[in-house]
This record gives sequence, C-alpha cells and structure tokens, in this order.
Amino acid sequence: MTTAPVPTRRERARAATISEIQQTALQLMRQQSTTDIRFTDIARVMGMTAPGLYRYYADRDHLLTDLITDAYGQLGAAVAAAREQVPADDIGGRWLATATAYREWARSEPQRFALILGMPVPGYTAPDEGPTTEAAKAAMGELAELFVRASTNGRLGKPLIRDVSPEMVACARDKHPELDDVVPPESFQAMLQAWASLHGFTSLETYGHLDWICQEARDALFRSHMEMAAKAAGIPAPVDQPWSWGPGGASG
Amino acid sequence: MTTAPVPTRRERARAATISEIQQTALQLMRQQSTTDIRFTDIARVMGMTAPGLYRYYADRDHLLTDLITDAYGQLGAAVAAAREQVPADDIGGRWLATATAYREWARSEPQRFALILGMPVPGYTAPDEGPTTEAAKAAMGELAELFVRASTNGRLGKPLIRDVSPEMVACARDKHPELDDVVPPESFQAMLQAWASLHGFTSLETYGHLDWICQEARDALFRSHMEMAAKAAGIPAPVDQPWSWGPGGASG
DNA sequence: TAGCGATTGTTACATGTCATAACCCACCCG
DNA sequence: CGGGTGGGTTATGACATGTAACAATCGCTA
Repeated sequence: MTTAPVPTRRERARAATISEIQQTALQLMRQQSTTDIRFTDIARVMGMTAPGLYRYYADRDHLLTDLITDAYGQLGAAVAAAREQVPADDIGGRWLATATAYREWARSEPQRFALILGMPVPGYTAPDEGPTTEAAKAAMGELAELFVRASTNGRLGKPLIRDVSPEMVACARDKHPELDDVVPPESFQAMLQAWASLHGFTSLETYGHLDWICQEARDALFRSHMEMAAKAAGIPAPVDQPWSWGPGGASG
Repeated sequence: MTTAPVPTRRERARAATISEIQQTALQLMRQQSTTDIRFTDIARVMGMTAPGLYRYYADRDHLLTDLITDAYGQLGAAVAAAREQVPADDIGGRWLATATAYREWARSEPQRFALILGMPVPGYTAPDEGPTTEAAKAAMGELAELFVRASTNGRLGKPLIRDVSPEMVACARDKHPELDDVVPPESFQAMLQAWASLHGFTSLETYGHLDWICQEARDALFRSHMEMAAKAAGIPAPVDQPWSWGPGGASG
C-alpha cells in the first residue's frame, strides 16, 4: 500500500497541530499587520513553548513556504469561486467578478497578499521549483481561465493593442504551449496587461497609497479602471452593466 | 533665511556620518536583497560598534524614515530628469520617458522601491503627516506634471473612459484643488489609472513575478502596456514612435 | 598652550529572538 | 507490561535591539 486510506490517530493529531500553527500564524499576521511572525508568539498563543514548534517545521522558512502555498490557493479559490457565480457566457461579468475577488481578497488579507505578490519577506528564500511555484501557477491559471474560455468560445474581442513582438509570441508559445491555438498572442499579451492593471490598483490600494481617495470614490475608480482594462483586452461588456464606453457618449 | 550659512565643522562631520550611515544601509540592502537592515551590520561596515549609531538615529525607524524620504526624492528626480529630456510638446514621448524611468528605477533599486511602494517593513510605522508623506506627494507630483502640462496646453486627448463618479470628482476637487480648472476630472481619473497600470507592471516585474518572460519579450510587453495606458488616458503618440494603434492596422 | 565642555564612541548589560541539544513523558502496539 | 516513537520541556548558544555608564576626542577659549 502506498497511502493509508484512514490516517492513524497520531497522524490526525499532527495534521491538526500543523493546521493550528498555520492558523495561529495567520491570526498573528492579521493582528500585528505584519508578515513578520515569531515562533515564540505562535507558541505562546498555542500554549506551548517555542522549541516545540520545531517538531513540525524545521524553521521559519518552512512555515512561510506553507503559508505562501496556502495563500496562493486561497486567492485562486476566491477568484474561481467569484467567477463561477457568473454565467459562463457573460465574459464581462466574469471579468468584473474575477477582478473584484482579487481586489477584495487583497483588502481582506493584506499581509497574505504581500506575502505572495510583494517583495519576499526579509531572510526568506523560496525553494526553487517548489510548491510555491506550483501554487502560483495554479492561482494565475484561475485568472487566465476567463480569457481561455472566452477565446475558445469566440466571445473575446480583439484587444486594443494588436501588435505583439516576436519575442513575446515566442515566449508565450514556449511557456504556455497549452494556450497555443487557443488564445491568440495579442490576447495573451492583453491578458497579462489586464492582470498588471488590476494588480497595480490592488497593490496601491492594499498598501495604503490610495487612502487619500475616499472609499466610494475608490470603488468607482476601481470599476472604471477595470472597465478600461476590459476594453483594452477586448472583453465585452457585462450583460447587466454596459460599459460607459464609446466615442459618442456615456451611459448611466 | 534663518539657517546659518556656514555650518560649523562639527555639524559638517555629523552630516557626513549621517550620510555614510544612509549609504551603508543602502549598500547592505542591495547586497542582501532585503529591506531588513541591521544596525550591527551597518556599524560593522562603518568600522564602529552598533550603539554608536544611536548618537545619530534614535532607532531603526528613524533611519528608515530618512531612507524612505530619500527614496521618494530619488524616484521623483529620476522621473523628472527623464521627462525633461523630451521636448515639452511631445506628450507621448514624455509619458514613455516617465514610465520607463519609473520602471528602470524600480529595477535598479528594488529594495528602495519596495520600501516606499510596497508593504511597510515589519515593525515600522511611518510618522503621521511626516516628511515621508511630503516626499511621496512630491514624487507623485512629478508623475502628474506630464498630465498637467499636456492638459493646460490642450494637447491631452479625451480618455477612453469618460464616466467619472460624482464621488471621484468631489475627491479630486477636495484633495487636489490646484488641478481644478486645469485637469478635467476624467483626465484626473485616467491619470490615476495610467499610474496604476504602470505600477502594476513595475511591481510584478520588480518582485520577480514576470521572470518567466524573457528580457526582450518583457521590454516589448512593457512598451505595449504603456501604449495601452496612454491610449486609455488620451495621451497622444510620441512624435518619433507612432502607436501601433487603430482598428485598421498596425504599424511596424 | 592648557584645559573645559560638548560630542562621539566604547564596553557592559537587559531583553528577546532563532535554533539546537539533551532530557522527560505519554501513548500505542506487540 | 515494556520498549519504541514522537511530542514537549528546560537549558544553552549565538545574535539582534536598545540603554547605561564610562572613556576618549575634538574644538574652542582663557
């Protein structure tokens, strides 16, 4: 047998403790508004002493690796869940839902957002080709899914920018061969740009650089920013909320 | 002027030491690829002991405050210098120069970029209404200058998105009254979105999330991303490099 | 030029962290 | 019921921040 179907009692206890460590770490990150978690704090909250934690994690980096992997998973899941609540043929609606989920996740979990998409935490070096890389790919795949499906369904419009450098085309084919013949290069490029635009707003807001804009204005700015990104990427308007687009006039 | 025109010898020595501390801190940040500087390391590099540094900085936060203020200044200066090397009437050229300078500064100084525009370093709390806020405003002003001048000269086109929420209009008038009657609300909004788009690409690249895209492709992607942002913001094409834009066809 | 005083930098220390080592104890299974 | 496994403890070492007390130095002035 390779895997025991029913984990032994010890294994369950161990898994529970590991989970508790992670949850405690996240709780401390939120409370202290920092990604700088201390083993001693985790242990104290859990009612044990710091060296005991080393039975579960070789060092702080290993815990961080778990937290990063998990965070990618959560972000991807949040994005996917939001997307799936909108009918598949409502491309624009799915884009708005996806982008909003991305933003909201970052706002609700700023430390975890910084953990995965900010500068690496001091002293931490991610394991090469490790689980974090896999988790990152999966999460980004959730973002890309929208474009893939829209493109295969023929519902993805032409992006604003149609020039794609040969290097970019080659890179897309090389790194994402599965998208070849599915998403045209200019749409692949536009997808990356849409992500970058979304990420820029989200980062600025999450790190407090848009605090001077009041909440309502920021929400509207986000909506309009995503509208801009959608138009640039050839994403059609949501079925229930037409873009305020067009050279002629604006809608309400 | 109330300041003494000629600082005494002691004052000059002190200023030199403070400067050396800052430079050493930056050097260590670059070498160690982290924003987490240690007083002991700085002191060791400078050939003195750690407690000596407390004669110059009350604690690590005060040093960070200086570094952040300085970084904002450097970024603003880099952006301004790049912008001024392009004729004032070449709006598109100035936009490209500004954006490229922003990106290049971040690439050359990733730690300082993270310091000012990333998540605050663990344990650091910026002083309210302090010099960092002022420096940030100044740096962002350098980014905005392009739009202000273009708008006053009547050379700024209509942005792609012309709908602006009343809250956004009110916020713009409230926080930046000096731009009232100079930059229309939809252009103000477009400016923020152009910044967000630029910042998104820059962040992703600086923190290594675009490493899978080879250098040449990334450069082209950046160019095209900025072209997209420019079109969305109503920035006309550079005089020597027309946009690859238009429903009809693309240029070379 | 001798010496005073502010400034600078030192060593010593208190505190807290990461991480290892050595030890103990409880559970579980034969 | 006895031993092995693994969870948890205290003790310890190396190192960080920041304070306190002390020593050396520099610049100025009598």
